[in-house]
Amino acid sequence: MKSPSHCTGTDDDQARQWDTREGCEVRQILDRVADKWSLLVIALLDRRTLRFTELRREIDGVSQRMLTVTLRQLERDGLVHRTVHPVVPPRVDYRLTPMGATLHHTIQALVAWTEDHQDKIAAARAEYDQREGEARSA
Amino acid sequence: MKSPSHCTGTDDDQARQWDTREGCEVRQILDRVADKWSLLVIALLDRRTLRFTELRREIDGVSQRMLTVTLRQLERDGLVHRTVHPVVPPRVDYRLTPMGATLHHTIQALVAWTEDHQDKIAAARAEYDQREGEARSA
DNA sequence: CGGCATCCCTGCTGATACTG
DNA sequence: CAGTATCAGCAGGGATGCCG
Repeated sequence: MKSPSHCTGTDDDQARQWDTREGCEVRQILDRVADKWSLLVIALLDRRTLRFTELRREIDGVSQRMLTVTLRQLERDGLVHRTVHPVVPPRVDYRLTPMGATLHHTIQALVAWTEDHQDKIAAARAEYDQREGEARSA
Repeated sequence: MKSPSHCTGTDDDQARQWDTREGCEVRQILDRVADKWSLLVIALLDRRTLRFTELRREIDGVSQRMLTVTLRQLERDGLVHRTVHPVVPPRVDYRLTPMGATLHHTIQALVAWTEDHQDKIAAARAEYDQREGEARSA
């Protein structure tokens, strides 16, 4: 691996400039966004502030452990803001930071692309699977 | 889970419209893109057609197994085209399909976002880690 | 309510060896 | 060269139980 912490390569290969697996910010952010739950959390929080339990209920399928872990990661990256209200019973609110909001906005482009192409992808898969099926039986 | 195969929710929650974990195209494509090697392969192939070994050498760190798996997935999704030349020794060329090229283009926005914000994220992390460190020692 | 600690299990990944 | 097949190791994630 070339650049441990930053991606600005002294490397002549431009593609390697922004991704050579580890130590690259792109990789880390991408992993965060593509995380099973992060994207959904971001999408939910973009709409409005939510409490822990509300998120848990909305997402439906997430374990409390993973929701906590996900929120901590997002908080650490400065994408989500966590507010603890010193009341009893405890109340913790989560909201997107401005940076988190811009990330969500950026992600929408990818979501839009997926929606535009999901039919073509499904078709490509079907075709591929059929080709492979024939190849095996032949 | 609500919509097994498609994401057009009858659900009133709009966020759930495009992601409720499984069965959603967005999730699958996102997983593909965020895959450890897929993004790099796409980036490399966007520049020019490459052979298997060339990709292997360029990526540096990928096992031949994972490169194969990655390429098969991308091929199945119709993002990469595979050309087998019936010669000896074998020669297999990989190139981006038009759809793959548009995906790469879309991804660039996310990469750009990451580059724009990586300093802020690093700062957020440092601040968070320090806060936590103090909290534990206090 | 919100969260952390523990245990455990699945599956992804890498290493290795073999084939057309 | 370009794979496929097999095996083993480890991390991710769920389930459970306990605290503030």
